[in-house]
Amino acid sequence: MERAEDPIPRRLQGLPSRLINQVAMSANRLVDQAFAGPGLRRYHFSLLAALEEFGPASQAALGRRTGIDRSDIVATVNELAERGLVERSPDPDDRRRNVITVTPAGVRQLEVLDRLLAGAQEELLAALTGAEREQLMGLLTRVAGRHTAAQ
Amino acid sequence: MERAEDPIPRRLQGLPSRLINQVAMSANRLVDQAFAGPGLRRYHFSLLAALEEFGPASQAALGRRTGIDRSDIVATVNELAERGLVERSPDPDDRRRNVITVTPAGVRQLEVLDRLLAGAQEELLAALTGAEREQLMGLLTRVAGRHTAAQ
DNA sequence: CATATGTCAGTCAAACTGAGATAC
DNA sequence: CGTATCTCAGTTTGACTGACATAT
Repeated sequence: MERAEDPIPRRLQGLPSRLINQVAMSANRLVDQAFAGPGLRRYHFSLLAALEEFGPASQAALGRRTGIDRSDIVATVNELAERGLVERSPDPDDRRRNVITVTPAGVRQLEVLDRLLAGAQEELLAALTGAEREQLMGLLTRVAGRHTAAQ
Repeated sequence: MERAEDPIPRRLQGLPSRLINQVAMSANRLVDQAFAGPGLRRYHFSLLAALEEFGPASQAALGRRTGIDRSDIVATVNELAERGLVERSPDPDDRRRNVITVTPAGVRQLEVLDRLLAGAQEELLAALTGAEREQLMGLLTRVAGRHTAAQ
């Protein structure tokens, strides 16, 4: 049994950008593991969430709402369509566009993902009280705001 | 000018794992931009930091100290050696090992990276006061602790 | 023998770029 | 015409896997 007791360089130890990356990696590991059961990824969840909330949409609109690049939307919609979770059909009003629609199976899958995701969030933040979680989210929101708003 | 006023799905909006990823992306963008001048990446900084602090080391030790995988250490050391920032020589005491040593040029480069990195951290956390930054780091440290300690 | 080390080849997800065809 | 949409092919980074030769 290898004790990984190796000391971390001071310069890396308290570095905010590094700490944030570590937490992001933990978060992604937990979420990815949770979604591995259904064999889906975060991109799939984002698209299903956008479709369920705002209804049928073009791929470009999905990209704007989820922050996923147009070119990645193509592959993600392909995968969802293969699994019967969404349907892709040409938009009669604008022949450049596809209309993507969630199927009933897609909605059911989304509900499963919801629960899996909630479990992952709970595990991620297990070390914090409710008040502390709010505090953390508030601080992160302000940090994120600076950089997504100002772009 | 496209106003990216598209609404974000509720399910994604307040999601802790997503918020953390957004901040991590901002952090990485800032750090990557800062390091782009010298043409280096975060892996290079991590290795230089470990070498400067703990002295010459084997590639395996560098991996343990920085959290970088052995196989990625190979390429990163190659790149640092090509730039004359480290030297790789066989370890006479253990012929499996290489001894990696920072050169004077490597130390000077590290000092430049230090300043660039500090600027990026400052930009990242610009929205927060000193006390709030401490609070944020404290909370993140506790969250990270749960998952890196327990594995 | 098992284990540690360095190396190589390759995978994976997310994010991103650039170009082209088509339609508005 | 310029712009929006969809698609394809490709890149980058960080993280990771599996295998192998060599040395301990």
